[in-house]
Amino acid sequence: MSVDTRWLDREELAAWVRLMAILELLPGVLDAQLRRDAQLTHFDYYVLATLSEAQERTLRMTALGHQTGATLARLSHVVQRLETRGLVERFPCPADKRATNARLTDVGWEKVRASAPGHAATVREYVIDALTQEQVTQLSAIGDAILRRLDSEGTRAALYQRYDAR
Amino acid sequence: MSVDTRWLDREELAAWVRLMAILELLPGVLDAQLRRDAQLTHFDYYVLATLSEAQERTLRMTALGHQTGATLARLSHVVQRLETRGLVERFPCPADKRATNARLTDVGWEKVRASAPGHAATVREYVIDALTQEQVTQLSAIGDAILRRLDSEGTRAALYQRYDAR
DNA sequence: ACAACTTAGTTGTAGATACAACTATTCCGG
DNA sequence: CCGGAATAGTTGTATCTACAACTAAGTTGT
Repeated sequence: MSVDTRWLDREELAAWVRLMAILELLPGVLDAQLRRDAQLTHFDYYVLATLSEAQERTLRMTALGHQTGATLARLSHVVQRLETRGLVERFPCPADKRATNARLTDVGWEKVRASAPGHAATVREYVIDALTQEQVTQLSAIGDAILRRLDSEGTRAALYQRYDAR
Repeated sequence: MSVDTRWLDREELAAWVRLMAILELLPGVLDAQLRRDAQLTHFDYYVLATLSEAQERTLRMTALGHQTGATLARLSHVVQRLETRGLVERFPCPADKRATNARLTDVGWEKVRASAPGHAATVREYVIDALTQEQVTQLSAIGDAILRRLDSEGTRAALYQRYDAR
């Protein structure tokens, strides 16, 4: 609680206001498209997509939580809803009786397959295609830098490297 | 609904995954700090801060909605809560009887004053200070490009220019 | 001058997330 | 090998947001 605050200068404020506006608007756009075309929230989709790329289309709840950036409580509610809809199934992990595995069902896999193109198109339309190739590279580096602060425990670091630009 | 989807290449995916992670994590961090230190959500704070910079600390609901990127319905609920807490007051616009003005009270102004330094410090800690000066400039340009797509009606364009980096 | 339309805002409700409290295992030091 | 701590996950509740329906006031064309 220092007396002299380092306020943002003009350049910094410009960047921050824009990032904040994106934070406010982009999730709504992604949600709206997926809700309309696939009856999924963006987070639902992300959970399903993450499972679809895992070994056996199965992950432990904790691992799924780390990869998607969600708390276990949130994930538990979401997976429960997805299970009710038959997109995912849960079963106790044999190796650790505390743990629960979540597996993508065939119906769930079909849902991901069907909704992926529309989602990719939306991401292109509103983000990637708005940028030059150089800006895409810059954004990647900027994202890395910010995430090192946000995700200081490095719980998700493995994920970024997996999608490393090289 | 074309048959051949243009998937994201390696570089694009790297940038997108990072942006998505920020979208997922940053709002929670901002909310948590303001909730803890000022009993405000980030959006509450943004509403109060926007009013604090307006003429007479007063704005019409519609104008406030545009500047903050919120729908009128959301804003109405939020302002109602802020009014209950005595931070904002509403009164009918004399010029247009359909309209409502929202004005920051003295208590609300004091709340903004008191919470601004902590918020600025958080923004610095997790975003601005993580970046080089060059990256701040790049982020500003990238944000501009994305917002031109997201905010195609340009309802908020005025705001960005106000915070233009020159 | 009046019917149809648009604009401004509120309110009710359902769905999603955060937070805290809780149960059930597993791990670990002495 | 046992008691305390840590880990894994679930569940209840309060809060916040989105969506749709609604009221009220202004605008416009004829």
